Parts: sequence; C-alpha cells; structure tokens
Amino acid sequence: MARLSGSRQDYLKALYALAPQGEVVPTSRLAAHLSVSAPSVTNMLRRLAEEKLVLHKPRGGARLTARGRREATLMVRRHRILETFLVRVLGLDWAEVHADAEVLEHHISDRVLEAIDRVAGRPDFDPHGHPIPDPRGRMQRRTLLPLASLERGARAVVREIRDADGPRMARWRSAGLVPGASVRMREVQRLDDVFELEVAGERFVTGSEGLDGVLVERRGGAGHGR
Amino acid sequence: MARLSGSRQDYLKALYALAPQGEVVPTSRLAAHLSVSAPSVTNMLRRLAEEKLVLHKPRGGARLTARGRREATLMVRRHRILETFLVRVLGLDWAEVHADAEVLEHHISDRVLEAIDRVAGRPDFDPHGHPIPDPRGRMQRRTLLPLASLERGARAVVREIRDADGPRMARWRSAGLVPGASVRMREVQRLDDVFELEVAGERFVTGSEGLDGVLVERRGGAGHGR
DNA sequence: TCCGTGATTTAGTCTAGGCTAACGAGAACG
DNA sequence: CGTTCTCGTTAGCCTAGACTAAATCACGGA
Repeated sequence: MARLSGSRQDYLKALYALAPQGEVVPTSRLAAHLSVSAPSVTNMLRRLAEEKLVLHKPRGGARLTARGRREATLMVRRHRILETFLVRVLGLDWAEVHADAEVLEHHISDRVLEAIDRVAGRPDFDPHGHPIPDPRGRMQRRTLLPLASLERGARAVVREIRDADGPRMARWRSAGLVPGASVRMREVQRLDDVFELEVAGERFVTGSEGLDGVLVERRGGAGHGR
Repeated sequence: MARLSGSRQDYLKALYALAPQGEVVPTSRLAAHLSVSAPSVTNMLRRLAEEKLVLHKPRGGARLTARGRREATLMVRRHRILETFLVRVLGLDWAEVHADAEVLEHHISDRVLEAIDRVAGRPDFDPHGHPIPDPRGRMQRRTLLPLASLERGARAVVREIRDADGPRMARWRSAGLVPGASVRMREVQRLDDVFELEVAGERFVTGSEGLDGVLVERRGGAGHGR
C-alpha cells in the first residue's frame, strides 16, 4: 500500500475535521478550510474518489469512505502524538507546537512514531485535551459543550482547548484555563457578551470571542443536572 | 531568505559529500550519487548556479560556493543531530536511523532542531562518530585513516563507522567495533584479503569488504609513530 | 415556467523536478 | 587530420498539485 501524498493526507484530514461522522461536505467549505481554490478541491476529490478514499457526487459535495476515515484518524493520531511529544519531551510551548506537528505528521515513519509515543508515555490525550486515537484509528467519543454555553452557576471541568491564536492561548493558560481545570460560571451577560468565571478559585472575566474553542464537561454543583 | 527545497538541499549535500573541500565534481558523479539522470543534474545545477549556491562551468562540472557550502554543512548538522537524537533519546538502532534522519532533516524547524539538540545533550559526535558542525556550519577537521590501511602490530582508536548495510553494522557492533573502541592489527594478509584484529581485547577476523568505512586514529604502540 | 445567482466543474496554464532521446564537444586514437 | 567514444547538454515530455477564467448546474423567486 503506497504511502498517501502529503496533499492527500491534508484533504482527508480536513474532510474529517469538518465532518467527523462522515457527513457530506461542500467543495467550498473544503476549499476555505485548506486555503486552496475550489477547482483544486474538485480536482483532488476526483482523484481521492478514484482511490476509494472519498465518495464524490458531482455538485453534491464529498464524504469520507470507511477507508478514508481510517486514514484521516491515523493522521489525527500522528498529529496528536507529535504535539504531546513536542510539549512533554522537547519542552516546547503548548501554544506553538501546532505548526511543527502539522509538517512532521506527513514525514514521520511508523517506527519513529512508535518510539515517540513510547517516550511521551503513551498519552491518551494531547496537550489540548484532545483524545488520541488508537493505532487502528479508533477514538473514544465524548460529548462536550462550549464553555460559553454554561448557564449561571453551572460547574464544569475543562476538557479541550482548541488551537486558537498563540497569545490568547497563553492568556488562558496563565489564567489556569487548561484541560483538567475546574470552572464555575459566576455570571453571564449575553447581551453585553461578558462572562464571569471562576477558574481554579480565581475570578476570570472575558468576552465570548474565541471561547467556543474551550470545551467542558458538566459537573454536578449549583447548576441543574444533565 | 526563503527555505531551500528538499531537492536543492539534497544536491548541495551530495556536492559536499563528494567534495568537502569544494573541489569540482562532474555531473555524472552527482547523478550517480543522487540516483537521478544526468539531465536532471544539469538542470538543477543551472538553477543552483543562478541562486549562487554552486559554480557551474558548462561541461566543467560544479563546485559549491561559500554560501552553498554553508547550507550543505547545516544540512549535515541537522542530519547528525537527528541521528544522535533518534539513537540516544528515542532508543532506535544505530544501524537503522539513517533513512529516518534523511527524511526529517528536510522538515524540522530550527526551533525543533534546537530542542532536539538540547535533549540529546548537545552532542559533538553522532552515533557513527562523525563530528557535528556548529550552528554556523563549521566543523572540526580530523585526519583519519581506513582501518584496513594499518600495518601489522599497529594500534589505533576507532573514530568513525560510515553507513554500510545494516547487518554488517550490527555484526561490527556486536564485535565491539564502534566509535571509541581500541584496536590492534594482529595480522594482515593482503593477498588473501584477511585481517586479524584485536578489538577491545577480543580477536576478530574479517575480509576487507566494507572495511574502508571504518576510520581510525593511530595510537602509539607497536606500530611506527605518526 | 423562466431567470438570475451562487456554487461547482471544465478548460487551460504554471512550477518543480523528474525522465528519455538526440545532439555536440572534446579527448583518444588511428 | 579525421574518426570515435564518452560525457554533458538541449529538447521535449510527464506528473502532482496548484491557479484563473469561463462554462454550467440547481435552486429560489417572479
């Protein structure tokens, strides 16, 4: 089985990111996500369809086949193991490892990936809190909600911080807003777009900009149960 | 300064490997070393010459400019740091890291290279005993001789083991023939191509096949001095 | 039903870096 | 001094993967 080109890997990964359940994704969304032109997408989808990695109904968008989804989740695995390694072993900053992992994921052999996974301690979650798929591409599924969706008084545990701009991530980290942290929503003013949180006992006030990248798991407490 | 393409990096590296002092290298030698056709070489040399990385006299071969040589030694640095890292930190086998380093050297950012160098302990030599150039591309120069050139009774210290086929390297390693090992030439029968060595106190008999990849530094002893 | 509009595909180009076939320069030889 | 042979270069082609411009489809509104 010849190795997929870096470009193909990127298309599959994008398709997976935009539709993890295998839903149909329109050409234009893929083009925007990958920062390429729409004709480039059409062109690549044709090839991926020939290789049975996607299903492409002309003018009907594309979706991953089972094979395509497996390849995509393996890319996710590589990416997340790499990020974890870059942070835990090389000591790089959580907020700036994404670009490096993005490049390396296309060029690391299985042998090196395995070794990296080992020295990183066979992590189950990457530094952003994302679960790492197993070697067969299967990943545990969790149901998380955006932090901003919590109502006043609700308690939760931060589970994932999606890649956002570096400075913002640095800010969040210094405020203690990291995977595993406990939070309580002290006050919500949706009209003014102001959220007052308690993070690890400290008060933290913020607007909602970028806050949808912070996903939490609800915890019992003052909020109403699930 | 835009990053050189992987291909360019390979050509510069090859030119350096074939002519570390900046001597002229014929097109055909470059083609053979890189396993590409001669026209491909001519073509690439034209581009590299435009970019002032090599000097190319049509029909007169090519040689590195100062800039080209600096780029080449930086590639050597990346490669050797990577190999050291793969062995010392990831625990991979000395004899099989070459191919991985060959790929990764083109894709590792300076930031990751720096971190890798740090966790590998800022090595001065790679696992084969080759010296690692400093960040400005300068490398200490040593004068070593092939192990097979030693006369009977001479003592020496192994300094470098060049990449050879994996099984042979494994054999050498198990015989103790690694960088740093002390050897004594007990018997030489050039006509029969048989060399009888004493490696770390043990007797080791071998033909000369591949032995020119083992470079040593002469030591005082039964042999005549330098 | 027809038309406009936006999304998508088709057609044609471009660049990097390979390749083969054919041409030419210069050394070696008669 | 002409012939050959080797090596390097030119010419022309190929693939991956991008792009722009132009054509076309599909759908909602009149």
